[in-house]
Amino acid sequence: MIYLYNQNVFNLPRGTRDFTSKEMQKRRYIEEIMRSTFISFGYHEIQTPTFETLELFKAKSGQEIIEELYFFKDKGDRDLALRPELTAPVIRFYVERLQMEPKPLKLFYFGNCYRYDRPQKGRYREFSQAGCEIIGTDSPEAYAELITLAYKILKNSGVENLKLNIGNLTILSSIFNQLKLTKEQQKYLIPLIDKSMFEDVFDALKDFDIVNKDAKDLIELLKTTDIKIVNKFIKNNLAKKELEKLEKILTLLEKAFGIKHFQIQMNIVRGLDYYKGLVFEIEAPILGAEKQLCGGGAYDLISLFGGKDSSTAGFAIGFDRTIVALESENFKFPITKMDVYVIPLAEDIIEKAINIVQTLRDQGFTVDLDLLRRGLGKSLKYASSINAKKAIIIGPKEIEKDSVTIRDMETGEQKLIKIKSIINSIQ
RNA sequence: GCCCGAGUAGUGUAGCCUGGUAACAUAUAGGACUGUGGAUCCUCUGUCCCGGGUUCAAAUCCCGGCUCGGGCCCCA
Repeated sequence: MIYLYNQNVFNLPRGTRDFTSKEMQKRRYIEEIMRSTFISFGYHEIQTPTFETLELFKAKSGQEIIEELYFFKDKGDRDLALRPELTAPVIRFYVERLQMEPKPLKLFYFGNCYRYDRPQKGRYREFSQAGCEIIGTDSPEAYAELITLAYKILKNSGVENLKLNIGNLTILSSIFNQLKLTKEQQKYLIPLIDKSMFEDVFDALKDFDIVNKDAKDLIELLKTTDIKIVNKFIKNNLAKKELEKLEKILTLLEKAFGIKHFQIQMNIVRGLDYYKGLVFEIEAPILGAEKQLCGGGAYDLISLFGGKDSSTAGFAIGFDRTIVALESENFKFPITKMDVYVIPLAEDIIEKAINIVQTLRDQGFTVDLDLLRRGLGKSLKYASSINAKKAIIIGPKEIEKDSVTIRDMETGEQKLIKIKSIINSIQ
């Protein structure tokens, strides 16, 4: 295979994107809404590097993860990897430097992540995540607040149609143990449960010599959205405690945080061992195969990275997918406007015009000026194309009177204004 | 990694089946217009994803690759 002469080498790499200024406006707009929502919940923004040691991600996710990582050796022969997600880096950061901070520690972040995947709509090799971790508490109110935050971020961003599913892995695994299923048997069942292939689950349970009634009960529990039904099957104390806690979380969500639209979903599973207890997901049904916008829950990574054990929970939101969901729902993103466009009509007026531009910019206005020495007609056309609210026309006639013409671009109304009082008349 | 569909000026498309001058709209720049925008007209700029094959001749047919879209796998 020889591609030496393939001229595609100058193209955008697979799964990456360039963003136009219009797209960036949308992204920044949504990012700001998300950021201020995090802040309003008492979270603080942090940032970690784009790459980490390869070992960090292997420790978190196992050897298989290599397949989906971008990794490389640096010139000092260190094994490094572009981060595929942000939870591991944040917990590493916590273990290294933040363990003595007052608890609870509420951290949030935005960052680009990298995964070697087959790209699809809403799924890219370079993508953006927003997320947070709360460290040092596992109270029901902390978890209810966490779920509320995830939901509110997406709601505030403008996504109309959301499905919030809440489950609990401890309950599920204790039922597995109740049925005396081996680790291998559980491993076989988990993907089937995840995909809601209940008939296959049932068949598998029969193969594992589970009595018919127990198998039926488990299927019912996996299918149900009613917490009372879950309660019926639970026998051991650990699971009972978790269920009580889950009920408390749900009560708080509904009664205190005012989140009414959620569903119990005991078939939410995560492939990885460090998740335990609470899990939740938020999806946008309008999206196709890649509809999950947010995934979160409680997990234990701190001790894995050598820190002193402390309760942790968090979630990550797919930023790009959120944008795709908004676009699919025809969300009206606000158009950013320019306050003023300045048009000097003669060469010897340019200097004066720039003085005015700079004065206005120093006052905090967004101001642009004609840099092409175009005629008035073309300049006004350009001004409207950049959504300028006002145009300031400066020609010999105006200069004679120490004035400028201010034109309102929406109404077409024009006024002759003294240069000194420009600022007052464009507020 | 697998299956299916698609790639033509900056953007949106026609042309492909049936091989024969690359076209239309829009956008950009300039002009009609030496002081008034979303209008009209004119001019310039700019394109067949890449490579190979068949052929007198390939955007068109064939093969390979790349990229995007739909689905699967995966999804920390």
